Amino acid sequence: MPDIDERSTALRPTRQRRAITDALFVATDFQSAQEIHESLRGAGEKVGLATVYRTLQAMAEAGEVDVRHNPAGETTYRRCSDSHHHHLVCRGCGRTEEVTGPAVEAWAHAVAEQFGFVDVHHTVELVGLCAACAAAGR
Amino acid sequence: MPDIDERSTALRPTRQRRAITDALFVATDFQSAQEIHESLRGAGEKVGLATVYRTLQAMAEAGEVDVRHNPAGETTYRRCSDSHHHHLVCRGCGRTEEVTGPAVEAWAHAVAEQFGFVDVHHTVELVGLCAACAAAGR
DNA sequence: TTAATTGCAAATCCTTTGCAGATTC
DNA sequence: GAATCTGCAAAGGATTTGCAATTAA
Repeated sequence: MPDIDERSTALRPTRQRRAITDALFVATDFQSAQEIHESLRGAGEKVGLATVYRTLQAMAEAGEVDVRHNPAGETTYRRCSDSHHHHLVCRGCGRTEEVTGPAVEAWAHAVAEQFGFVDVHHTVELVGLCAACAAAGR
Repeated sequence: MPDIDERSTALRPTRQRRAITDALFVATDFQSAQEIHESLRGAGEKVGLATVYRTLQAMAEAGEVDVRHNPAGETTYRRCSDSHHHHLVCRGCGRTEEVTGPAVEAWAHAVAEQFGFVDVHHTVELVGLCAACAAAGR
């Protein structure tokens, strides 16, 4: 009863998927399916919105992209790995600072190892009040 | 030109708001507006779903509750502060481990200070493959 | 009495699905 | 030719909004 090779979803390299992959590669930050779709349209690539959703989902499942949810509740994607940063967002004015967290990266690794997890990615979000807003009594 | 006291949104202590606050207090983890609504119904409290949404939003804006998005994309809420934990989620089977991160807490504080932010809350999420799934070739 | 709050239902918005036709293997 | 993949439009779900009635201050 061959069951071993079950998981090899083998995504076919279609024009649309190539386009989406490229869009993800060019982008620096997380993007929603809708944003990617618009971006492709703008670039002249004709790809259906549903296809974008389906492809991103498949890629996420295959571990090819990282997923997160933006404050607006949209699901957003970003190509995996490479040194990334986190965000420090002001709850008052929405101002965003990019921060890196060597300490966090290390911690994430340690925790993953401790629990026997592999291929661990992480998302960190800091939300607070910036000095200006705090001064304004926000 | 009095403008100073502008931000005091002064939420009125209505029956509904009290009920929602209580529900949040009892809960240990993040809950969606819908879950809270159901929970209230079950407890005999009659509160409109829209009110739950509006109240939670207001509380979030006032910094009285923390907000996050669950994997399903729903917005979830939890009362602020008190020692909390983070999650290590398996991308293969969905298994979830609770982890604490003194290191992360410290880092968050440091970063906040460095950027002049105050009252900073944070969310951390680790996603990877658990040992079992990794062994299964997921 | 005045301004805030609520409920309900309608309206939005993001995302998923059904299905016939196009595409890759 | 068989299994995938696409696009379109319809369907789903969560969240928001309009508005008249209700309630707190």
